[in-house]
Amino acid sequence: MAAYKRHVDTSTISDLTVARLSVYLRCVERLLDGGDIETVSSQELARRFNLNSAQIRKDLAYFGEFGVRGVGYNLRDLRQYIVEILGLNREHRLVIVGAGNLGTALCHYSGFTGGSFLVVGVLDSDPSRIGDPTPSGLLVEDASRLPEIVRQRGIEIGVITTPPAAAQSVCDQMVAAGLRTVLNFAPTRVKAPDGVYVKTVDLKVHLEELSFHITNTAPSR
Amino acid sequence: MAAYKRHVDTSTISDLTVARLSVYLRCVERLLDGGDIETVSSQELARRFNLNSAQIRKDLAYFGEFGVRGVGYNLRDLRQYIVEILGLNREHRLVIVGAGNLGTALCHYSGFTGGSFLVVGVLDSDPSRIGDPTPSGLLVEDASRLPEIVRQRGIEIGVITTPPAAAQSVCDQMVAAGLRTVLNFAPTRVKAPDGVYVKTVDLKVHLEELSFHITNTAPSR
DNA sequence: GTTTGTGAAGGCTTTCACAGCC
DNA sequence: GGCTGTGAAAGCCTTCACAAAC
Repeated sequence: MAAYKRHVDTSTISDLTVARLSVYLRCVERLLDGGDIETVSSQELARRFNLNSAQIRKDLAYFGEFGVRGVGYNLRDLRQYIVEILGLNREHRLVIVGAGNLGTALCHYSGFTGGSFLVVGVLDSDPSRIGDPTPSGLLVEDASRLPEIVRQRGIEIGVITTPPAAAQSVCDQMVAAGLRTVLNFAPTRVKAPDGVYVKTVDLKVHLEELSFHITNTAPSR
Repeated sequence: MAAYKRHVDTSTISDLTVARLSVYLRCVERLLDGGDIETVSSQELARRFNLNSAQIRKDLAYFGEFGVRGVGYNLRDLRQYIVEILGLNREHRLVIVGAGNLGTALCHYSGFTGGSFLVVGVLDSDPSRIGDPTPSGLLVEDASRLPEIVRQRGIEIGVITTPPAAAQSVCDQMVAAGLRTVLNFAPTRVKAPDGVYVKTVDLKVHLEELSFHITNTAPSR
């Protein structure tokens, strides 16, 4: 298995391609779990998982020549390539700020924190919550301890699960504590200085998209 | 307040525009909560919430002329327009299938189910979970009762929070039960017939995007 | 025969920039 | 003066289609 193109200029890779690599990884893992095949073609991947084969090939080709013409992609190799591209071959530690409903659920939801991601802190500014156990066994800690916790536990990613009014302030505190990557579940946009990557995920947006489709699609005929 | 363009051909509206309308609604609501202003310009919205003013104007203009030149948009009117466009002026009932960690959290997470969305059923196929109370007070019911529950409770939206291996089968059962809109949180693509709108939201994709950025961005200089 | 990797084409989305209106 | 609504331009992304490789 050849190394992937480490010289690739990742600033030319679009976020859409990166998101799809993550999807491809999930697909490859499902096929490996099946255990019955060693190789897959882009067509077969596309057919099974509702994707576009040309796009799969193009996305992968940005990073190297992973396939064999006439054959396809070796599943185990492909998994390893994508793992390396996405930087999943080492642990990434998270701190969740906002020990409400969503924050406590995420801290032990395997679809969120499995694999190379590990939640090592759940913080809240509400004194009545501090010391509460979370489902994963961590105790809720005081949000004011964020800087020391980030430093001592080697945290790279901050996750915001506070109400929207607190999100900007929490993000600012994360940046001040040295975090450069933030995942914001609060339903509001937050601003951060250059060099800090903030990704906002608003779950209600998806429901409202569904509502739009229900409202603006003629009933099936 | 004039009615919005009800004649607009919604099939020409992109999903990206719809998703942004939902974001704009959240921004407008935050400004209304502030209580101190009645009107906002696209520039001011863009500045406050990290958006693009031309895009805001273009997105809104697909549906009507909501603004006043030289002034901007009236906040209360704009909220109402977006609510109508997205179909949020009536209740949409959801059923969640998969009473695990994420499913039970979502059923009373206000950022997910507040406003016009109401969870009226939480189902699971595991007999040991049936009858368990969820944080919102609903009891977990048997997934085999999906068809009758959808019919009797007037459910429009199915939410899949099962492990990936079960997702396709649950989606098929939702379609068979008459649902035409599905929100899939299982980390796998699912297929559905034409006329059924399935939206997949894979939370780990976002973490893996962050990992890519951490791995492929030079430390700040 | 099959399938990849990829230039070129096509389609879509964003941004610009300004006429028109307040 | 200010701001919207919108064609046109620019930029981006996806899809096509085929030479090259097996």
